[in-house]
Amino acid sequence: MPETVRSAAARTTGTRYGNRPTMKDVAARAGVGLKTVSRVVNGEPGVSPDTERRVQESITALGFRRNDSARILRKGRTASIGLVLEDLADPFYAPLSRAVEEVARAHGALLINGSSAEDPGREQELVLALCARRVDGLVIVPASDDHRYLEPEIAAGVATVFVDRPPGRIEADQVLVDSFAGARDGVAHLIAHGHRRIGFIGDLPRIHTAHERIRGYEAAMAGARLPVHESWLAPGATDPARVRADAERMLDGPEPVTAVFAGNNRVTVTLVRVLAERRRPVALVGFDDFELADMLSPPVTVVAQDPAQLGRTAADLLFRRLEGAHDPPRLTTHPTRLIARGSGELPPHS
Amino acid sequence: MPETVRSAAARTTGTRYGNRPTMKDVAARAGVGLKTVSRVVNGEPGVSPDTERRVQESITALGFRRNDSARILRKGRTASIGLVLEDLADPFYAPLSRAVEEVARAHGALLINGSSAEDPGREQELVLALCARRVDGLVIVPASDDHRYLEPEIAAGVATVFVDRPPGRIEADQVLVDSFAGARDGVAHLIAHGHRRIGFIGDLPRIHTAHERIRGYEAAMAGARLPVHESWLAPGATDPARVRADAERMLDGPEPVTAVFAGNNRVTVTLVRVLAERRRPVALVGFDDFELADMLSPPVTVVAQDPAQLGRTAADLLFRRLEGAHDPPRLTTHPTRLIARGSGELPPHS
DNA sequence: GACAGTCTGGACAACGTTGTCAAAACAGGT
DNA sequence: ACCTGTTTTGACAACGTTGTCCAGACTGTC
Repeated sequence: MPETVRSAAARTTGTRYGNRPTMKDVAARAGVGLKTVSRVVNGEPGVSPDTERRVQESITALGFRRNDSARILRKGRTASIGLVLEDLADPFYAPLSRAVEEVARAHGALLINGSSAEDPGREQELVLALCARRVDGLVIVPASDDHRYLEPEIAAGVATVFVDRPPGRIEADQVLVDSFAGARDGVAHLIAHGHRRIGFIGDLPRIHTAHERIRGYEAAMAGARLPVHESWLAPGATDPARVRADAERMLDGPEPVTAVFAGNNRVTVTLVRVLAERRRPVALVGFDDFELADMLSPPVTVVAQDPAQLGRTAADLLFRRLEGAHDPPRLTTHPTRLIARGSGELPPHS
Repeated sequence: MPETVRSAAARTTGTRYGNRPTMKDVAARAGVGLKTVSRVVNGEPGVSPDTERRVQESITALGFRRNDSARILRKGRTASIGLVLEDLADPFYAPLSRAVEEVARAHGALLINGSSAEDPGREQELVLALCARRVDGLVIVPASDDHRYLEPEIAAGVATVFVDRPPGRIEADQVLVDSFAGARDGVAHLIAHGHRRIGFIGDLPRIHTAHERIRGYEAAMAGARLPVHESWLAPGATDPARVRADAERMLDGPEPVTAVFAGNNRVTVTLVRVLAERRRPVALVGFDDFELADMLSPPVTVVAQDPAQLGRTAADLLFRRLEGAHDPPRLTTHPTRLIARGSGELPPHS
């Protein structure tokens, strides 16, 4: 029996797949040819009902499960796509990821994903690992600003869509949010409510969205002919300690701000805590909506975007490419929506 | 998926994967043997510096990337693990997922994940798809209560760890939270603050954690010799509309409750909204901590668990199994922690 | 210069599946 | 019985990699 030979070999050499029955084993037991088993497993036509029954019986008896590694190797397509983003657990990216998963599922594909932790090296490592797995396509929220390393992959036919941030130094599909307009409108909203000294706390400008939001802030200030004191602009790390320090510096400095614009949901959440401790009310508008924003006191005014929508758009585009859409790379921009809830309408405390 | 998916480039040249160079191509260009390329790619010893350089040059010139499908087929190990849970975007599961990813990464493995949407059929479909891919191991938050379909897979050597809920009808490793004690203590906390009529809103008891939490609620009530009116117990769907209706029924019924215990974070969030609309304050304790719970008014008292810790424990155990730990299936139970913040310490209103 | 011992390098056979193609089995019509 | 056309079936060669194993090409030693 080949069965015993294989198990012995497996045990000594260090088990490949435990030792699983293959189509050959199924075929032997059913007394048919290998290809016939393949036909049954894949529901291909041209198998008599009687043979099919014998094969099925053999399959369940042996607990056979097709080895997709071999199938993938042979067929050249994996029916899986990769998703690389900053942090799977971030409340902004989690729905995006889920949306991509849903679309993939609708196309019969599995999703492999990884978090880059905003580290360009890790992004590249992940992306290339996915390419080595021969994923059919990639959805990337880039951490790097140079994606030339992807050129051979794209040339080889890996469909690639960038979301939330544009690719660096290559042409590719991108699905973005109008961060510039969103930030500009959010800051203009504060100005419209009487604020003249407004702070901005957000990510480093090397991140595209952060850069755009800073530009939006500056455009709104400039549009109202308001000066920007250097201490009001705090682009940097967005860990709570740093955000807190930045906020306190601009609130207690020589030119104290009466309002703050937060560059992303992490910053907003930290600022909610910091501002709640202050005696005087400070106005706040945050980029990104977040759960329970409306239940805080005051409820938080936000520039909202729809991460699930972003993910859906990107994944839809990806699968259109996989189905052979050949038009040049496309840029899709989603608008933001200002949701006034209270914190952004507080008057300046003078 | 049909043939059309393959890119036009692939179709015209007749090769798969776009048309990518293989080790053979690299070898030909470098004027060496196939196996020598393999050695260079895998950093195996026994290649002279000069040959290595020639091969490297050839690799970058052709944009070669090893095809892991073939490698996997040959080696029998995929260096990837599967994670199946209810909803990747749920704030409870997102950190769990991220923690599993981190552990996988530390072991050089990729993570493939899918959401079961609490549908047993979908869970099985996903899990078996992962098995067909020959993932080395599985972390499962089960939706189904019968996992006998996994028996052949486990027998074949797929390491499997269940998290948050136990497996059904099979023996396997499990990492759980002490839901019973958590709920019992949470309800006891309300009783200690003077409440006698307390409602429970949570998931259907077919979900193990929900069942345990209901038991905990009943144990606390029984322990204080308090009767439970039938309208106070609302296990069912936990969509906002349903939760709202249940809450209003128990708040406005003949035996109105003065406090509510929420069975999970989704319910808690909905209840925060419902209770905020009431004239009289209603006490609230929720299972699961959530962001900004401390910033609401009143701040929300919760029975906290640590989803990231759960994920880490499960993934660590999985990799210990993959490294050959052969002891019998193990049950790990994590404790919960009551965090009193205000909403659970409100006195009864009459 | 012959000899053992080490380093390199390459031919070849797997791994488990699917595509191709031709043989075998069967049906229906004479 | 024969031929013709259709359906079922199985042998065999890929797919791109890695493990095994052997052949040359070098060392250093006598």
